[in-house]
Amino acid sequence: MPSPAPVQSNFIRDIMIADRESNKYGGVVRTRFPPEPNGYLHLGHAKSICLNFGLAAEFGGTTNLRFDDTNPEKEEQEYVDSIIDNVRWLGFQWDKMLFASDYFEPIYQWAVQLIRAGQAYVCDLNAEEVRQYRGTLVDGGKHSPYRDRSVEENLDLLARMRAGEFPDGSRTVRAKIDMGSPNLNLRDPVMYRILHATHHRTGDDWCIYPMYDYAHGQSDSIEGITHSICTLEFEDHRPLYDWFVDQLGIHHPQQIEFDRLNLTYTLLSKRKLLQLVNDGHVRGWDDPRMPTLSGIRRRGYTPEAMRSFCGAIGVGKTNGTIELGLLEHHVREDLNKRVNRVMAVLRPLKVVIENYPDDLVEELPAVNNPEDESAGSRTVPFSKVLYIEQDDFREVPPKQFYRLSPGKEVRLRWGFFITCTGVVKNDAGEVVELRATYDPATRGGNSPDGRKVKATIHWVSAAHALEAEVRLYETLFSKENPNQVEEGGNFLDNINPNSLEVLSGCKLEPALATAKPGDRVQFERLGYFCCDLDSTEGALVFNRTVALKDSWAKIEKREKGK
RNA sequence: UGGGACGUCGUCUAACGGUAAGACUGCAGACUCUGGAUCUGCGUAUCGGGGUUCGAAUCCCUGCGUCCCAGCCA
Repeated sequence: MPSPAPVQSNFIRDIMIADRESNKYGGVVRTRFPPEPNGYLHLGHAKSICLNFGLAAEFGGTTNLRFDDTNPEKEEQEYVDSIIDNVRWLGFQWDKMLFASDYFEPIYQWAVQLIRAGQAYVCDLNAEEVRQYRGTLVDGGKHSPYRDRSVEENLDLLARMRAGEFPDGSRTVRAKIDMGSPNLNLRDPVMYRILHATHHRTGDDWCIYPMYDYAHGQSDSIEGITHSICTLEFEDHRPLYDWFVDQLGIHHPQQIEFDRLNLTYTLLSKRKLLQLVNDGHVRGWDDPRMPTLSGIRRRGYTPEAMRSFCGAIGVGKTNGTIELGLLEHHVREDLNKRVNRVMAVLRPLKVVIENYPDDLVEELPAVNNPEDESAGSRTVPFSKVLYIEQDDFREVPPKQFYRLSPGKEVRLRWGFFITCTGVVKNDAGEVVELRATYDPATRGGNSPDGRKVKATIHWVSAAHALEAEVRLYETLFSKENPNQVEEGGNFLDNINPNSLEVLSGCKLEPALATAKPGDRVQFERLGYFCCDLDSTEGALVFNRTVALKDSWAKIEKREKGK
């Protein structure tokens, strides 16, 4: 099983090392990844997955995949399926796949035990009353009038709650802790609520469901988890986590909290991602603009890149925000060494080589991946009429532009040197075609007289070109922090209207004829692309995974800014 | 204004009382049949104020700032 590389020290790892040395859990490390199946996994979960699985693997331990499915109103089988698929894709293998709902019976029996011990009671207050009795951040709460019911009455009511005698919201089971605690979680927290809802796994077996706080620690305990890793917002819940397992006298895992991932230009909130999907701002959970694992996968990100990113960002307790550029760096780094190069023209400009024979076609050898000799080579057809990128020609070249312009010579990648001899314009004065001559002696890309050209540009033979649709993506949000909004606004106001640009009529070299959905490739000088699910044999569709670093674009931007 | 946590280059992370380090970004250069990749160089940080100590990012006090908590969500 892969571990996020490079292995970097972090405070949780330090705790595990100390625990191993003190023999705290008999030297064992057992973790769990506990998603709620109420949405798709995203980049933030990837961090948690790499942490939990990576650390356990490093210490020779195991990790369970446990679904935290205690709220039937929000959870669905579709989400369970996607989560299983995503964890596998990331490259991790769990020891056991489990569900909190597997433990509903023991969890119920523990409630009986707590009631018998006088540590829990059935409360008849409704939701609004519970809130009022709870008090505020500054003032303590007051006791529920039902707090001192007899054990017998509590037991009877609990059994009748389970039996379905009471309507939703009419009663709860609460732990009897401390209504005066400055930690609101300890002010007699609700353990069970009545919910006449069909659960995705237990169906209608239950109409009372345990709350997270009452279910999570005990589930960990049952599985013999040693290090229960969760995010910072649960810090205030740890005393409650500890309280339940201590009162019950069962195996006591330790809860450790770390900082959740934040990424610039990105939202990592299941609730908001769900809204983007439901309101149709994206094409679905797996839209390549989404930060979901399904989305980035479709976009062309690799599990290897994700793991190395998660290893690089580190783990701590500070609430920071990672720059998107770091993620992209890891994606490029991985794709650079493993993916084949190919030529594609996204915005075609026709070039006629006037001195090239009308019917001649030459097959020119091209290296597939200069970073990987074993990737071999292929040939690309060259003929009289070609397409080049519109961006690679300027009638009036700006400073430092050394691609094609009238009278200038450039190299066609793996092809010949050509010199632009003329420009054809339409009635609107736009350049629609170029005329050029080629130097037959430069076949393959080198001139025998040793003369140099400043630029090499990509091209596709018109007669042999494959047509394709190419989808270019920008960030889904135009603000670094999508949550930063004007008074009264919301994150939807920050949606980037240019996040998707669909280009049709793109020209690809024939080697791409056999491309299948999921295939990754570099379009030379443009970026890394991934064949999309929507692709069919005759109609190829590619997603831009990430652009190549573009120093010309940087220069151009700087010049314009002057 | 109660409680919990956190403050180290622009960003993220390390240094565990002993020369503040790395990655990303930025800038400059080398090289190049991708203005890609690669390589080299440069730059910027311990939240403020006190203290303890031969010596403090690290320990203590104090101030300031940021985040989380009043779901029958997780």
